[in-house]
This record gives sequence, structure tokens and C-alpha cells, in this order.
Amino acid sequence: MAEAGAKAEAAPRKLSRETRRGQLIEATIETLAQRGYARTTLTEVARTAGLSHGLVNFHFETKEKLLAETLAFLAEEYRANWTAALAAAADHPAARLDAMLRADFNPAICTPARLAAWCSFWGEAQSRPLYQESYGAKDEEYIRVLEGICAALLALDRRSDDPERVARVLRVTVEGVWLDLMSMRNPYSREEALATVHTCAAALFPAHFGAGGLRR
Amino acid sequence: MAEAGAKAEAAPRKLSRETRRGQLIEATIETLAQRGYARTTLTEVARTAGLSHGLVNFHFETKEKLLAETLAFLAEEYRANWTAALAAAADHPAARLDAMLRADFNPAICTPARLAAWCSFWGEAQSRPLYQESYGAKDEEYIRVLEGICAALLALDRRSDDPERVARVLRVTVEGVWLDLMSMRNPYSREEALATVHTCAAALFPAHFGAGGLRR
Amino acid sequence: MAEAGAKAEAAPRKLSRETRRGQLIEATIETLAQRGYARTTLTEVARTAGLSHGLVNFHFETKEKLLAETLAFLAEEYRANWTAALAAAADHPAARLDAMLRADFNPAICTPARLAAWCSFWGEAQSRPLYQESYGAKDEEYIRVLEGICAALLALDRRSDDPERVARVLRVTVEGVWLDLMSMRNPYSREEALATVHTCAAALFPAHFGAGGLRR
Amino acid sequence: MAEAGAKAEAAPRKLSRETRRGQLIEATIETLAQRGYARTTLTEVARTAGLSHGLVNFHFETKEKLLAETLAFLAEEYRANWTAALAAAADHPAARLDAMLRADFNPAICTPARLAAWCSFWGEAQSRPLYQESYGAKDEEYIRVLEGICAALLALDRRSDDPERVARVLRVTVEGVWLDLMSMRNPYSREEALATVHTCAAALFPAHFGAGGLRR
DNA sequence: GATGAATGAGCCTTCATTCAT
DNA sequence: GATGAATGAAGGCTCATTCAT
Repeated sequence: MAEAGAKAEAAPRKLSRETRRGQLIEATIETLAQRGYARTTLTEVARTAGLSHGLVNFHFETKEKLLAETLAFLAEEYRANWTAALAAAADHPAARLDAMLRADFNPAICTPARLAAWCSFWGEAQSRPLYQESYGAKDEEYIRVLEGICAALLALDRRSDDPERVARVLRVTVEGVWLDLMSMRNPYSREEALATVHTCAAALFPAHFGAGGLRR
Repeated sequence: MAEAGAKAEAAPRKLSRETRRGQLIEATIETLAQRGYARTTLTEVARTAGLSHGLVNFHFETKEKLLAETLAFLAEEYRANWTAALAAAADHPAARLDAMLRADFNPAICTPARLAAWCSFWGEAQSRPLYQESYGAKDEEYIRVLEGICAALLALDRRSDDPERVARVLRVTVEGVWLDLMSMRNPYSREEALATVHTCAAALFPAHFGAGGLRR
Repeated sequence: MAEAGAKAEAAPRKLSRETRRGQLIEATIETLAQRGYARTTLTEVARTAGLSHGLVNFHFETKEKLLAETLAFLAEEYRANWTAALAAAADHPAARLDAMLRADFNPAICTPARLAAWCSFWGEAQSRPLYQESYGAKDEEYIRVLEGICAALLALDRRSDDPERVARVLRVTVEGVWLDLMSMRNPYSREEALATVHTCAAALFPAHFGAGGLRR
Repeated sequence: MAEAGAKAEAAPRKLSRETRRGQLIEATIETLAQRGYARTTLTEVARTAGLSHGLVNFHFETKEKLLAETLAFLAEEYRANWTAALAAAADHPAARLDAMLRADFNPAICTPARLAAWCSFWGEAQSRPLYQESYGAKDEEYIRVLEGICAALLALDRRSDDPERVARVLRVTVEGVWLDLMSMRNPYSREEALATVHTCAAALFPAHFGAGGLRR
């Protein structure tokens, strides 16, 4: 679509390396979501991408590498998303916290396919060091920033609660809600998901968050 | 290992149907935890149990059924655990809530192997409706009871918060902490996990829970 | 049933060796007929006989031997049938020929199950010399007697046709009609089958057989 | 062997889809003939074709489909053979009958391997609807045409015999002779087989066939 | 005699990977 | 770059056979 650019021709035979790789990674995410990790085959990925079987190996060498790069892509996309949200947020810690929480439910990130793809890696990540890199990397920086914000908020309110635990409650609430969205047969909406996280934030920081989210 | 234990007798060659089935289900949990869902093979399950692979099919017919029964076993074990904890708890809603939260970190239930097995099922859940049966049924009852307790506590405190959302925050916090225990390279202790959940409970119900858990 | 004999008790635990073997051979014939040679398993034979799996090996040692004895049983049953018919026939060659042809359509011999069992052996026969022993021996005697009768009839009629070919036409007509009864979806009746063979006999020996069979 | 033939070139590594499929069907016929239905394995078929066993599934998906297509191929080959013979025959019914009978012993069709392959399907066809299609289709048209020819001959001779029975005698004689060629240890020659069928035809239609076959 | 748990060889099938075209 | 035929390792499953009870 986008890359058809100046010429109106359909389906160019030769596309740039990066374009093809992106295409295949998206197809991998789609396939993971629809069939789960165990039944994701290169043939299926290729079919989803509308490409030939052999091309996958041509661009990624092995299945292992395709999956690892897909995970790395998801992790980077996730990081870029909350980083950008934070950069755009006001300077007050409460505003920054709100930005991070909202970022996790950004419609561009929080799609059924992406949630399911994340989920399909969970079951395998524990036993595969290769995946743990991207996986852990996703969280470590996020945790550090979130703890900083919580510590600032607690300081503002002159409270002595453990910022590490408070930050953890917020983070696992987000993750748990994600898990709900993935695993429930008829999950609730993204708005309800965000409202649930705001309920948690309001309980932890009643001076800054209310039932409707950030107090202004 | 295990059977070498107290008695020096050799393992019996033939055991009753139920004994063997239980043995194989435990071996399946172990294998799922160590290798993940996708790399769990019947041969590996059999090796873990110290039995021949033909026996697995003899007792469970197909791999699909073995996994389904393993999940059903885990779900029932989980349900029995919190049900028993609830039955032993004092009658006050806060005591009942505390009992349910503590039950989820009962050392008999909250073992690395069981956590990892749960996780490996979650990863495939969305593509296998079969597993949603055991899993979904389990959760629905748990959710219903938890919501009842939260509603009672909110009523006691004359608060108008939505009990469904409050209960959900508690439940997903537990699940999120479980995910941490599973997926982190160097996870925190079970005690720290429980303390985190208590931090959440204290935020939601400050009249009944404090930093140390249930107020007495 | 029949072997319950003097006592009216149901299903005696211990039966004579020969009774059990007969029971299993009948179950083998039944199974061959219903599932074909390739899908005939010991488990299925045992289930058809209403006996336990292990008993088959106890009485026959191997599957190979069970099948070989089943074939030998069928061959002997077949031989006894036409031999008895011949013994009861009048002395004239035409009467003897008619007796042999009719014997092949004796309702006790020419049952769907037995026809199908024969057929399933034929399909494997060429690769299993074991079965050619029982089968070949059966046929050779039959062929020799049939040729004798044909030679006598040709001599009576002062004809110089080759008795070997004439006998062969009669024999393969019977076999071909048997094949029809087995392989057709809606086969004709046993009476029509016999009438077809009589049509052949009438063509070969018009002085002795007519449209209705043996002339009297 | 075969491909070493005239040209000294090595066998090509990659061939068109249809070429490989034909090659594998021939190998299946060969294997069925040598080992029988029950012991025909994909590994053996592949070895006979000089290919890897994975290729069989690549081209036919399942063993079941390979066997079904092999049977369909044989049925079509059979039909094409007698159809062509009939088209080349003179217009007189006796000539047409002779052409059909001779066609069944055409060296291209009536090879040991093909006879044995047919035979190996017989035992299974009765219990497998999948095979009955090709199987029944083979015969139905043949029977209809043969009956028409017999009816014409009987009309020519002003005889009132039942054309259905007469045609059936001829057909089952051919089939019975085929069965002899397959199942006997030292079968007679194809010429003797044809002579036997001619003996039958001479008995049924003495005005048109003699000991040597069609009267001219 | 009889039962059914246990074993392991061999089969069909899937699928990542290679490679000629 | 791209395609799809070809390979072979590995997994699930069947089943004849053995054997403790």
C-alpha cells in the first residue's frame, strides 16, 4: 500500500529488503495470534503474507531467527510507544503516570493480534534464553521509569509506602488486564480495561486519581 | 529419585490405572514447565515419568487428551485450594478475602513447575477452545465469589465503588504477580509476592488491610 | 450358547481349549469381513469374541498363526462341504457335477462373512506363501475331482474338448460369481448366482444341463 | 535402470508435478504387487521410486489419497483399454465381443504387477467406501456394454437365453481367470488364459466362436 | 486359565531447511 | 530476488507381543 508510492503498479516483484522483512514480521504476528506458537509454521506465515515458502528462509535464515526478530520488533514497538507518550506528557508526576498507563492501551499497540502474539511467547520464553533478552528488556526500563514516577508521587504526598511495591501493583494490574483481554472468551472493552487500571491508580494515589482517571 | 526414598523397594512394574494416570499428569506438568508447550513431546513426558512412551497413549489415547486432562487437573486442584481456604476462614468479609489471597500463594499450589505449566497453557489458550473450558469454568466461579466479598466489604464501609472493578483489580494483581514469578529471571519470593497483593488490598480497603495484611 | 451344554450358567470362566479356539477363529472371520485384512487387529478380534486381549496370544501365540489357522479352518470347512455333497450324490457324472456346483452355494458356506474373509486373504495371498499352503492344497484336490467329472461327461458325449479347460471354466465361473457376491454393493441372490453357474454348465454340457439346472 | 536408457544423462533432480505423481503411482502398483496391501508402506513406495519418503506426502498429502489415486488410475487405464479395443473392432457383435475379451489380456494391462495390485485392493474395497467408487465405476460400464453385445448375438441367433446371465458368465470367467493368474504359484500363460475364455465363449455362442476363438 | 498393564518397533505425518531453476 | 520441488529428522500413534498378577 504505502510503499507503492509514486507508481500505481500493483505488487512489485522486487521490494526492498526491509519492506519484505516488515511484511513477514506482521504475518508472523498474525499467525501467532491465530494459531498459537506451537502451530505457527513457516508455510502458514508465508501464506498469510501472500509470499512463497522459500522467501521466509531467504530473509530470515531460520525460523528461530524470524521469531526472535518478531519478538524484538514487538518489544521495541512497545518501548517506543510509552517513551513517546511520556515525552508528550506534562511534567507533573501524576500526568506522567497517566500517560504511561494510557499508552499501554493505545489502540495501535493494544490490538487483539498483538496481545495474542505476546501471549504466545510467554509460554515459550521461560525455557528459551533467546527470547528472555527481548522479553526482559521490554520490562526493565519500563519498571525503572515507573518506580521513579511512583517515588515522586509518594514524596509529593509525604507518604512512606514502598515505591517498588506500589509500582509493581500498577504494572501487574496492567499485565493482568492484558491477560484478561487475551484469554477471555468475551473480554471487556479497552475502555473498561483502562478504567480498571484507573481504579487501581485511584486507590494507590487518591490525591491524584479518581474514578474517572487523572484529577485535573 | 522420589521413589528411591524411604523404602528400598524397586518401583512396581504394574500399577493401577489411576496411579499411573496421576504419575503421568505430574510428569506432564514438569515437562511443560521445563520445555514449554511447543516442545512438550510424549517421549519427553514418558522419560520424565520413567515409563515407556507407549504407556502414555495406553492411558490417555492421544496427546490432546493428556494435555486436556492435565489442565483439568490443575484447574480442579486450584479450585479445591481456595475453596478449602475459604471454608476454614472466619466469617468476616475481610477475613474471607485475606484467605483467598493467601490461598493463591499456598506453597502447595504456587510452585515454579505449576506456575510455568499454567503459563504454557495460557500461551496456547486462544487457539484451543478445549482448554478454555477447564480454564474458563474455573475462573468464573472464583470471580463470582471474589466479587461477592468485595461487594460486602464496600457495603460495610458505605462506599459506592463498582465491586466488579475492585474485584478485578485484586484478581489481575494476583495473576500479574504470578506472571512475574514465572517469567522473571530472578523473581522475588513468594512472601514478597503476597506482600505486593496486600499492598493492593490495603489501597482498595484501607479500613481492613494495612501494609502487613489483614488488620486485626 | 451351544457349548453351555448341560449347565444353564452363563459364560463359563474356563472353557476347553478347542472351544475357545473355535470362538476366536469365528471372531477372526467376522473381523476380516468387517474391517478387511489390513485393519484386522488382535484387539478387535478379542473384542468381537467378547474376550480379553491377552487370550488371543495365549491360544494362538502369534497373529500370524491365528490367521493361518483361520484360513486352514475355512479351507477344511470348504473341502468337507463339497466332499460331503459328493458322497451324497447319485453316481452319474452329471449328478456329481451338479452336487459340487450346488455345494459351493450351500448357505452354511456361502455367507457374507465367509466370502469377505476369503476375499481378504486373496488380496494378501501373493505375498504370503504361508496362505498358499492351505489355499493351494484345497484347490488342487477340488480341481482334480472336477476335471475327472468333466472328463467322464465329455467321454459320455463322445466329445474331444480339453477337459482341463472345461473344468477350469466351471471353476472360475464359480469363483467369479463369488467375487460378485462380495464386491458388489447390491449383489444378486444366491439363487441367481447358482442359476448363473447353471447357465455356464448348460452351455458346456447341453446334453445334461438346461436353463433350470440338471436335466432329469 | 529405465532412465539410464538411451541417454547417458543423470536423472533430473526436479521434475514437474505430473511426472512425479505418475512415477509414484507406478511405484505404488509395484509395491502393492510385491508386498500386498497391508505391508505397503510409504517408505517402501518411495524406495521403489528411488525418492525420499517426504516427497510422497508432498505430492499426495496422505497415504489414503495415494492409494485412492492409484486405484483410480488403474480403473481409468482399464476402461481406456477396452474402450480403445472396441473402437478399433469390426462392427459385427461377435467381433466386438472378441475385441473386449482380448483386451482384458492385452500385455500392457494384464501384467503380473497390475493383476496383483488389483487383487490387493479387493480385500480392502469391501470395507472402504472410498475405494468402492473407482471399483464399481470400473465394472458398471463394462457390464452394460457386454450385455448389449450378448443381447445382439442372441438376437442374431434367434435364441431366448437371458443376456444378463450370459454376459455375466463371460465376465466372471475373465475375472476368475485373472484371479488364477494372480494367486497360483505357477500360473498358466496369458495365451492359455485367453484360450480358456474362448472355450467359454464357444460354449455360449457356438455359431460365432470355436476352439480357436472367433470364427471367420 | 484369564486379565490388562507395559513395552518398543514401525508407521504416517509434519515441517524446517536446502537448492536447482 | 523468487519459486517450489526435494530431503530427512522428529513427533504422534498403532499394535503385536510380553508378562506380572
